[in-house]
Amino acid sequence: MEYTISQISEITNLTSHTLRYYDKEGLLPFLERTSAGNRIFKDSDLEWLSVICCLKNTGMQIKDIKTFIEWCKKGDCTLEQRRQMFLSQRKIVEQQISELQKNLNTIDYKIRYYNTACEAGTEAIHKISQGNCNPASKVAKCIIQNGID
Amino acid sequence: MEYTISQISEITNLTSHTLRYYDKEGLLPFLERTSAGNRIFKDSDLEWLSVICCLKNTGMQIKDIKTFIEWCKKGDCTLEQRRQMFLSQRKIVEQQISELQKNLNTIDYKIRYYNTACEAGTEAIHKISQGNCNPASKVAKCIIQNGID
DNA sequence: CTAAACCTTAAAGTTAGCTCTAAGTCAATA
DNA sequence: TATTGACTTAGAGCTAACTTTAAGGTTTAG
Repeated sequence: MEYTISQISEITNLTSHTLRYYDKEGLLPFLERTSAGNRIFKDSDLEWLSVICCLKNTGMQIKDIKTFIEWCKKGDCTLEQRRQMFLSQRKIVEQQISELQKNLNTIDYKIRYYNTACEAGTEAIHKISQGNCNPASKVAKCIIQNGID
Repeated sequence: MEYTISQISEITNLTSHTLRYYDKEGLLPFLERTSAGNRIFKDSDLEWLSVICCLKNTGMQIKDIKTFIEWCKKGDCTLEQRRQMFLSQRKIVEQQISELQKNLNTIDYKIRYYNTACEAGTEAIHKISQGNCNPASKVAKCIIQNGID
């Protein structure tokens, strides 16, 4: 099965401009061309794109994705490097998920805060209930230092 | 408890430059100053920063964080808007986590692929075992369309 | 046969979020 | 008193990842 750049654009939700940009940056070196010079995408190129998008969407820079693609072109002598790259990217993604979970906790705290405040019609409800004791500042420092953000 | 900009920089891992930039962009309107014009950060400002970083690290743009800060300054008449903002941000973060989980699956597939290939010393092991049947291309299209990336 | 709808390239422009620079102020110490 | 070091500002510069522009080639429908 073969596809034009605009068909691939629809499938991937990347614009044709972006696909040409990725090609120019060396991310799609396996593309063939028609006699008129138009890019021909095949199913194998969709597979490449799914990996490229996975790496891009987990924060890898385009120049580093290019390095990976070049390892692929080099063949079996780079297998271990590529394996290590995915192991390292796995750790990065796990870290990203854990940070997002912490941010979710912060947001949930804020939702509870605003639920109470909206019900009472005023934020003062929180100041009243806590009185002089305000542990939130200590919590904030702890949160920042332990890297919620 | 009061802090200088460099102390806050150490606590938050944001540079002094970045903190001044956030102030300039209207994210820290509650900061006080010394008679010499130096910024004074208090525990309450650390709390503001922990919320600002939470929003920033879940993808909110600085101009939208500024809007939130302005709602806070306006007082109780914006409580419901702020509540809705956190409810909407919660959905965004849940979506981000679910996309990262899908990317993790893609990476895990690749790790298994390279484990096998490294063991065999060649990628050809996968072509041999699959023969003419190559369902990966159909999988790739499905993955891209359902938004792993 | 011509006009629309594709595709191509090179290169300039845009955006967000910093990051750095230059020039200067102020407080504390040798 | 002089110098060190932390702070200030305005504004220029940087980077990644697009995004748009300009100029042009090819294919297909009427």
